Amino acid sequence: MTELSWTEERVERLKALWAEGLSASQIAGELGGVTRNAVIGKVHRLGLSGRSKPQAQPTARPRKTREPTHPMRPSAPASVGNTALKADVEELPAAEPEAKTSPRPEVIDFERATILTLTEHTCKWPIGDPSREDFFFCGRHSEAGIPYCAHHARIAYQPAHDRRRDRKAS
DNA sequence: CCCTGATTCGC
DNA sequence: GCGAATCAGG
Repeated sequence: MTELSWTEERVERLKALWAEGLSASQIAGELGGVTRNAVIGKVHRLGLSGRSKPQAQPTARPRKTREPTHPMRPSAPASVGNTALKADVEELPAAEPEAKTSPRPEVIDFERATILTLTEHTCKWPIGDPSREDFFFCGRHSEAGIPYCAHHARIAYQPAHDRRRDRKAS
């Protein structure tokens, strides 16, 4: 689809994803063609804002008056040349916002990043089988220039210690 | 710095 | 109605 607007389907998806507890930016990434601001704006217009908060602040700030009117940004194409990427996030097995609190200190929580949500600062450690629908990336924050989060960087860049086997004087 | 949602208001 | 810019907070 080339035309991007809030069609019935997209709105339904928005509702579902929002109800799932995904953040606005994640929803925007999954829907494509919209920013998180657009998602938030739509969420508010639909009246389903504040899923955990009952009410917002009644205090409206004065804000600054806007006048510059920039020539507008080119807006990202959002069209990645990926082939198969059609996960219906609505039925993903994990990612439960409030299911149960299992005391698992060993298990690290992932952010379940997709291709669309990966940035320079997201951990690109693959989780699961890339050919499966439930595949995702770790997605937690990573240092600039490092493709993995602190946890996975340690695994990926294990020190080449104990290489005394065949060390040669270079 | 990264991120989150909330709000305003020009379009 | 839409969403960028902005605000306020974590």
